[in-house]
Amino acid sequence: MPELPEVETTRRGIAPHVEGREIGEVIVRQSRLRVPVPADLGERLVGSRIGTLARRAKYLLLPVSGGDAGEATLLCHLGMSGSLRIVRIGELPGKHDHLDLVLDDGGILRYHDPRRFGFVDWLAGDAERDSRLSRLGPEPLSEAFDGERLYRLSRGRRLAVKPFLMDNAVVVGVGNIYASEALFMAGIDPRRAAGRISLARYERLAAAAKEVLAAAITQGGTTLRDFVGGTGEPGYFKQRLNVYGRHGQPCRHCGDELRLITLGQRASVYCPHCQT
DNA sequence: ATGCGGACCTGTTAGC
DNA sequence: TGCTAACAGGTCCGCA
Repeated sequence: MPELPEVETTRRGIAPHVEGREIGEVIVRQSRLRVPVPADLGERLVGSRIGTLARRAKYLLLPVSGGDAGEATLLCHLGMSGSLRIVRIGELPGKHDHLDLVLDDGGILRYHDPRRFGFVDWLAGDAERDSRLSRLGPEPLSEAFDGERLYRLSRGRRLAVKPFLMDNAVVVGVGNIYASEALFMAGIDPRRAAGRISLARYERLAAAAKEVLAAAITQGGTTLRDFVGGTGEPGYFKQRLNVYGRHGQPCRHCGDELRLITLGQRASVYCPHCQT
């Protein structure tokens, strides 16, 4: 399940193989993704050249220029089961390999997504003006995200702190896993009303979110080669998780049993002793 | 404005 | 053992 660290890992993994390449052919096998693949994607892309890959939140942006459409951006989201990898031309597509960008050096950028929660969309002109990007909060690893921001935006809000932290207008890229882990690291009960948490605690929470995301990106680097080589699933960050997916098991700090609740329709695991 | 619930999709897991 | 139901996840939309 791609969270921000895996999207960043994907960007770093595919960038050297696609940047500067010209798109020779576009093959769409399944256009019914969460956002339908534009019917004329191939016409627009063939003959254009890929620029420098960027990531914003969990979106990947592939700038393209030349060809029929001038300057534009491919906006890609991996949803929860999507992946992008580089394969050699001639490698047969498997089930759920929905889209190929055939490059001019014999490589193919192949989009795979069993649950089809992701998408590949076309943005003409300035990508930043797209509504999916324009309302996003700051990147979690940027200086713009800190405890003071969490404190300021949460005043007066009764929403539980966990869904508050997962709100993309507050900070992007903190999904269920990392929100759970950051709250554990900061010792904050995920059910606590966001508006009733002190600045000092929010500073700990922001620091924890940065730490867990940065560590996972480093870990993602380990799976990078597997990923680009195009084989299996990443081993991911699982062995480092303290609470996510560990309900019923003992807290690594105090030994108490980790508890599972639902918050904002999301499974939330926390330690009733360490998180208050 | 805020917060909540539903929809999207299908492979995997839990439960009968 | 075989089946079905629940679950997982991010984002957007609609309603109170």
